[in-house]
Amino acid sequence: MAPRGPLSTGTARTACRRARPTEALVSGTRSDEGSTATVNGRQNSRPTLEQVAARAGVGRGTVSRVINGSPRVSEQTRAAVARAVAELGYVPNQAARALAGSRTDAVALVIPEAEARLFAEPYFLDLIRGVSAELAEADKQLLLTLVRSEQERQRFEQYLAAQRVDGVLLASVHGDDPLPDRIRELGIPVVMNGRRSEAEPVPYVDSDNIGAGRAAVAHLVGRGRQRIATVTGPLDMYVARARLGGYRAGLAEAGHAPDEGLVAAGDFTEDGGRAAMRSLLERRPGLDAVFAASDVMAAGARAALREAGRRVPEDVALVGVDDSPVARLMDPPLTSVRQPIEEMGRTMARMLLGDAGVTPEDTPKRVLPTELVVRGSC
Amino acid sequence: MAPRGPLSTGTARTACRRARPTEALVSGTRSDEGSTATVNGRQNSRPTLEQVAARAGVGRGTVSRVINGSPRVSEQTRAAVARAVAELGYVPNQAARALAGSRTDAVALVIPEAEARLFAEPYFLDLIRGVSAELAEADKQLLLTLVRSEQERQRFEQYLAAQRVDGVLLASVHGDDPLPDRIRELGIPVVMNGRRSEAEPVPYVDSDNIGAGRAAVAHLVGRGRQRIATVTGPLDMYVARARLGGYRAGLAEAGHAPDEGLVAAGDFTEDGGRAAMRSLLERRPGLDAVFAASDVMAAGARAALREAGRRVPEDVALVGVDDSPVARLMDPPLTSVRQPIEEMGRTMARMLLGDAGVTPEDTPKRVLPTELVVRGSC
DNA sequence: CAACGACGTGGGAGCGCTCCCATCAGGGGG
DNA sequence: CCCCCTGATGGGAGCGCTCCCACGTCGTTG
Repeated sequence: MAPRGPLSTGTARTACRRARPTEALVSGTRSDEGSTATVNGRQNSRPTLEQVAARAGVGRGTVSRVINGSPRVSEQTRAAVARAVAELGYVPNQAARALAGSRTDAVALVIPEAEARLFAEPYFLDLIRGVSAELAEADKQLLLTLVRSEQERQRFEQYLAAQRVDGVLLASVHGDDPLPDRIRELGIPVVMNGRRSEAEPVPYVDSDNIGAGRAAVAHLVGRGRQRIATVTGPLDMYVARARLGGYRAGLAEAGHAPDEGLVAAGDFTEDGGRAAMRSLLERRPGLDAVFAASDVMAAGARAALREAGRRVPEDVALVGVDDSPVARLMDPPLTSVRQPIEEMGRTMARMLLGDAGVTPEDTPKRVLPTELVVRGSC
Repeated sequence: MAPRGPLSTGTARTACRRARPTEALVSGTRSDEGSTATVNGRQNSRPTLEQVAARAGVGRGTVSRVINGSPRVSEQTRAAVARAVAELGYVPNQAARALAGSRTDAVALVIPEAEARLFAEPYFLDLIRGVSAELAEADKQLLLTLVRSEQERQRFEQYLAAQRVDGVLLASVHGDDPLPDRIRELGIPVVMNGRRSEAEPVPYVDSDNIGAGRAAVAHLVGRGRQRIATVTGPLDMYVARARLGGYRAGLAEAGHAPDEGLVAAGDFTEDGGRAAMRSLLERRPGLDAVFAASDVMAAGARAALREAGRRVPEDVALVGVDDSPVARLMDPPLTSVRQPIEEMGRTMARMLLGDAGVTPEDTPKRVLPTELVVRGSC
């Protein structure tokens, strides 16, 4: 199958193309004689490298070198070119650069649509913010790709093949997702947000989810809680397993005996949190604290607690993860483990851009610390 | 001044470029002899139009026509080309297309960073979702640009000049923003989300903010509320003025006398909402309902009401705007006016792509309806 | 039955860059 | 005093595509 879009764009094209300025004036005449540049009223019809070269009295190669910051240009020449560039308002044509240099100065950020709904909403916005900031500094473009179906996912692979991006950032990858490996096979640098398993072969940036669980439990233990339950995320995601692992580690370190009855699986949704909480209350009515693996689930849990007549924090203490706006707005405000989301985004971008040698042998990983934000819920 | 990026990228470049597959094998040999294509192990080194043409036994032009869905190709030839495309796994090189066709198949979505923080957080994600969905259908790429400073804004204008995008979507534009006009001057199609004033000269998609205010007030009046106050957004934004206008219209229609003491200015933040609410309570202690121009401000107002000992909804009824997750999580859940955010995004994209003739003369506008979502807060 | 559109088709001419080789000055060593 | 090396520079050769003109081939007309 050929890609769908291109095949169907055809006919209407001509009508849509931005008309060249010259066409309007010289209509009928082919506009490719000598000096299209200096001719009549400036504006529009962007100057080319060649024109800059002519104006500066140098060759194309030299202008290119200046534009690209090559050191092998005399200071004097550089200045002359810079002036010409300024005078003409020259901006290099990106398409031409990409074609000639096989490099696009663009990076794709891929977000599975389904996740975007589940996750504490601001998560991706924060991530985007971090990525965007770092890319902007490096003068790279951010191509955002929301993937909402298998079909779109395949189309995305087409884009990769079409060499539209220099690298890919992958958010929220599930344990069985082959995409990261596929991208690497295409020879395109990748960095993921989070990982698929403990031993992730693809470069990634993650937050210390184990530490998050541990910190939450330690805090609850410190407040004298004895029967600490947890609402987990979907256990096919490493992030959920890690937080659960942290919870268990925290309990062990505090000398609490493990009790699987205190563990209920959620799915990162409010409803999931509510359901899990109900089941926990049924199984272990005596629980006095809950670590929810996300703020949204904590909100659901909170609702379930309220409907069961339990007070927060008097009867049951509650801790979430994400430190999202929801946490602040809850009543009482929710204690939560903050992840440095924006910083993760920045780090991902930096890894992608900077660590040039991102090859299969050395897999850069980075795990950023989390931080407990204490509020009224415990 | 020459653009910063290009001028400073120089030296490091070579190291970062993706190595061509051949280099690894034939290292030392120039890799540009005749048939790079059919040579050794397939994979990588994407096939070109020319190779597809050869394989299908037709000319380049014909393949191009097939790829672009031109009707002037015989069914038989089309099939032959399609087969060759499939066999070779051909994907057109985007850079080449852009260069030759001066058309990029990419659209920029510009979001002022400052706003991204203020607005009910999910707003932009929803917007992005809509835009993304529609663009994906048209096989266009979404270039997300968060603009966080004057400098970045200028850099963005450079990108426009570099012809990186076929069109621009602008979110959350303030009343005095010259950017939309600037972009039009560059001859690039633009569609804004929201408008800068009642008579907006640039194409836009907005939601019915006046209707939103009116609906909220009508609902409160219907519930028997007599002294209905409002917390507005920043009045330099049309959206805030429109909602205020709707509030006034609603009161007038219900035969209530206007009372400026019942109007307090917020700024779309929680703190702003809280402060405004406090001032309202001070000025008009007898108020029995509040229309907050955003859910986040409603949350702030709710806090202020609680600290003043007023119950919601018994003493004071509360209505917000956005129908964000916050609304659902509040206690009691907040009645709110929903805007079709995702639909706005879709509409914007459609306008940009479809309405080819977006010229100064005909300014397409679209105002989408809002909808009151009744919950416990009134 | 010749002339003439219409339809398919091939392929030249760029699009505006980057690469890289050839070239040209100078300057120091043999 | 000549040669070779280094640093700067010019410009040819593409990158892979779209446009568009020119060229058959038929099926129709007068």
